Amino acid sequence: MVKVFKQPTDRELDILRTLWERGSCTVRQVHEVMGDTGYTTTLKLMQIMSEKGLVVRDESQRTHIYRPAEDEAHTQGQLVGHLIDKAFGGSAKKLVIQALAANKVPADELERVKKMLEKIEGKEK
Amino acid sequence: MVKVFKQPTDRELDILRTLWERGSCTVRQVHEVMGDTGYTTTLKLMQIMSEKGLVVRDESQRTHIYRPAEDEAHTQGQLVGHLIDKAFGGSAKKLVIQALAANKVPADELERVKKMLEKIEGKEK
DNA sequence: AAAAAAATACGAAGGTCTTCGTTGACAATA
DNA sequence: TATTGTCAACGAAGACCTTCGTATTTTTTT
Repeated sequence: MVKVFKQPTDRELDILRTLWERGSCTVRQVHEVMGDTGYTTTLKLMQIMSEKGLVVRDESQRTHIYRPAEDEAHTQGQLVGHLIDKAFGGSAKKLVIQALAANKVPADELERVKKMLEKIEGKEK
Repeated sequence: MVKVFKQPTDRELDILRTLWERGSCTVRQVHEVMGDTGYTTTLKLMQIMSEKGLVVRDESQRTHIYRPAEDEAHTQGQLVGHLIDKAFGGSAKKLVIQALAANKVPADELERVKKMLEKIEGKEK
């Protein structure tokens, strides 16, 4: 009976971003932020997210209220960890360098961060 | 006729990692690295990746040779960019901080990087 | 030459994701 | 009260993903 981390899909993240920002929302509130998506689509997504345990639903009123089940940083951490595993062969350093480089961080700063991470990665082993 | 970036799935990344590391491979070589997966499963995945343009296949010999279509850094860049959009509301800074924090980077170093990124993000706007 | 092994191709099953139409309950308004 | 609007529930369709069994061809081994 291990609690398995259900990786949110892209669509689910669209919803979670709104929930993280506003704390709690009705389906309609989320729906209004979601560009094209039809109302029932948003509803269905949120219902499924509730089944999955990605969000918590208060059904005490006719209009249900949804909250994120995990806080933003926690979920982001798991997603980053997953990407590091799948795309960067487990090296967080590579991911950070990649993200920094794409952000036009000056070469000398980049080198500094790289050195720092190498020192830390060395300690882990 | 726009070239659309086909996001590799997790399974496809398992294969790409091997291809990036070795440059080019037969199905069997990849298969041997892929834990449990049956041979025909690996084959099928690679065939589909070829259709999608994720890999390039040399069919001049009976035993086909596969190469990655895009280099590692390029694909990694797109994946990180996608994650930044979907999970970090577009802020590369947040992602970097998140990844550094999970790596037990000392608080003062973290603060330094944060400041640096803020300066840069400021310039972008 | 016959048998075994290795390779590709194909199709189909079972699963998940996303979308939407429809229904039925309840609420607000004319 | 009758109509109109709002909401949750449900089911089903279509797309994609992963897996694997089977068939066919070619190569290697005996």
